[in-house]
Amino acid sequence: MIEPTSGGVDDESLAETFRAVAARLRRQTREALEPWAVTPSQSRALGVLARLGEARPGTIAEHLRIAPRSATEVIDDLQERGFVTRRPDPADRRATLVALTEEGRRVGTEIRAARRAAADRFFGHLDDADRAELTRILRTLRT
Amino acid sequence: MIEPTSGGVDDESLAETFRAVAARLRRQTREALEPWAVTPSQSRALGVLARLGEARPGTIAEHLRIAPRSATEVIDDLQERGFVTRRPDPADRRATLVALTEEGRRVGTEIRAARRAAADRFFGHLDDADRAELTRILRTLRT
DNA sequence: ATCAGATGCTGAGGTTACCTCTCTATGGGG
DNA sequence: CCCCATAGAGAGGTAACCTCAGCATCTGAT
Repeated sequence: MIEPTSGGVDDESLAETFRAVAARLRRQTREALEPWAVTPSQSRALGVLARLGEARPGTIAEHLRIAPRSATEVIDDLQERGFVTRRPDPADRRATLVALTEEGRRVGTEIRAARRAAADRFFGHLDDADRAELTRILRTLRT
Repeated sequence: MIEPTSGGVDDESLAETFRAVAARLRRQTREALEPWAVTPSQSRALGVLARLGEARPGTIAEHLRIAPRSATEVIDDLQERGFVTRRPDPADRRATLVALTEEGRRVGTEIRAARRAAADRFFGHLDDADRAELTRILRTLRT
């Protein structure tokens, strides 16, 4: 494992700094999810399903901001682990409806808590004002 | 290609927003580099070499904040394209010294300009104060 | 009613950017 | 001079995406 804080070396540009922070966040998130052996993508999809209830892969893809084909993949993984089920959409026979299983809901809740804790740890170095500033600025960049 | 601004759907947490923005930045950077058919990693390594001059893979890895083995890979790619050369370190026969070729230097300069332009476009929606705020906050998170 | 074109999903296959584990060749301190 | 540390690279793996193609189905215009 690479030392996350092996630092000492710094690069300059805003974009570069952004990448570095994002990478650190990604690593920490992955670690936080280890106890459930769930990937970050999967956890994000669980979150979307918890908010949406039953949803089509295409809708999930939109919420995750990924290509529909990529959502299929994430859903495959979640289904393999028994966290979601697929059933044909009665209203449109091309479509599929994805829903959380009981376990998916349970694990999803646990995972959300863990992710929240990890995020708090990560952004915890910031005071409230800075966190608010950062949120505001990021939202304008999210488009 | 997925619509970068297919938005309309939003997620909430700071961490999630951060991921979304980082992904957008990544995509845009990749696009900006297309004319040279260079990956972001490669361009970052070219940048490091431009700053450091001749350097060992291990040093490059540190600056890129990646594992040494991963640096080897990036250097392999750059060497294949004729942007860098490897030569044994006369001071330590275990080590290798990586240096930019003439073309590597030239292309690296072009690429840096393109990356800067892309970053300006990306962060251009922010006024100077926000850009400064963001930079400051990110630096505290970079560790 | 019908039929062209849009839409929903997934199979197949690819890319980027990392990682760990292991091996070999050296270097350096005691 | 021996043992351990270090430098780099081979082998093999993973996550998270992507595109392109293909099939089933829906829908709106004629």
